[in-house]
Amino acid sequence: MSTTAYNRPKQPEQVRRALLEAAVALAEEQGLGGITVQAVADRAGVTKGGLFHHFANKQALIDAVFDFMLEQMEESLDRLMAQDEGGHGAFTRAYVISTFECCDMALSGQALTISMVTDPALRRRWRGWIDARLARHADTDSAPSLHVVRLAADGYWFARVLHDGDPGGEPPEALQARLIALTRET
Amino acid sequence: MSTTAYNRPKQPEQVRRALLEAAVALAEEQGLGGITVQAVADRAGVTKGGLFHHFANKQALIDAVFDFMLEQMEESLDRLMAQDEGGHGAFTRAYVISTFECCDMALSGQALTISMVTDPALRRRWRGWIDARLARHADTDSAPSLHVVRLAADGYWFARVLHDGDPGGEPPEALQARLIALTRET
DNA sequence: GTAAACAAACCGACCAAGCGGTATCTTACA
DNA sequence: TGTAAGATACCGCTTGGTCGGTTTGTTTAC
Repeated sequence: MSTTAYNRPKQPEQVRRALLEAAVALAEEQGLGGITVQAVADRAGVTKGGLFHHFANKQALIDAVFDFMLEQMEESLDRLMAQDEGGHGAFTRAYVISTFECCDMALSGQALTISMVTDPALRRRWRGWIDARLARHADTDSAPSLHVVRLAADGYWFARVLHDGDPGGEPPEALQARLIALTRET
Repeated sequence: MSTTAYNRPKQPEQVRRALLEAAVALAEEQGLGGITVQAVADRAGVTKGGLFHHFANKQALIDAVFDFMLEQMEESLDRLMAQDEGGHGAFTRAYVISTFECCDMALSGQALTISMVTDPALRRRWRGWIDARLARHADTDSAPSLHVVRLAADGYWFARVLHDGDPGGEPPEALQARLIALTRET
């Protein structure tokens, strides 16, 4: 009779995804503290019991969100590198563009990324991922000058998160072009 | 008889400072989650009631810690700028050195800084502070190329926090020298 | 000069709320 | 008819915060 989740068509994959997206949205709106099991469940239109059916505990939820993010970033980098001319700085250019793109995406999970700093486990996973990625491109992107460019991209991303999407300085396109140009210098 | 805070000489300023330092220390050791009212009070040798006598609520405590940090950073920048040769990029050089120094300081409150991202109010205050500071040095440090250098410094700082004090790439001294050199290019 | 009066510093016990998590029961679907 | 999806009710714990009382320090009145 009542339209509870009992008689709603059961689509677990869909609910699972709704939970992940709810977690990301909450993190972006209210920061890390906004991610409570209850709030995530509410937003996804499920009860707490329902959430715990999909995820063993809160940490498992967060880990899943993190996986979700890494996957997206991985795809983004691969796609951008395929479009690049290759050679010296190929990965760094993809990294820069990805960083700038990432800021506009709804599902980037910026606040979530910040949570890495809080959680040592996530920190280690991130480090493992980025190190592996860098090692793959050591032949083209190990130059210190390229490292500086990637650091600047990180700084820009951080500034944008910090300033609610409005970093100071020159317009994003100009800055991005500037960084890309730097990857082509000796 | 017992050395409670009752018979201890009353030095509210000192106790207040002890509370601030306790909060910073806890944040560095255990991350943001480590800052509980009880823990801060314990570490400062005061009870929870005593803490709430000095600060209206937890947020007031955190705000005060933030002020404390900004003051230190302000002093650091002033000191470094006094040592600089002046002219183009003077502020940016001080900013870079301060960023690198900051990482080694015990009272830098890295985890606290991260909490800015979580708290929108702190975020705005930070932005106000940095904007004012930049405006003061607009004549020497408004060049886009200097902006890139400052972003790289931010990126380095963030990487260091993320990787538990061990960022990848070349040694810190070399990177710092590289960034300083960039402030002197056309 | 001293004693009363007042305010500031601080304690310690307590509370309500919210947290993550569990156990048990219903419903839907294959 | 069994199993996965989900609801509901509950538990133990921690948290931020309150409140009345106690001690110390300072001011005021005589």
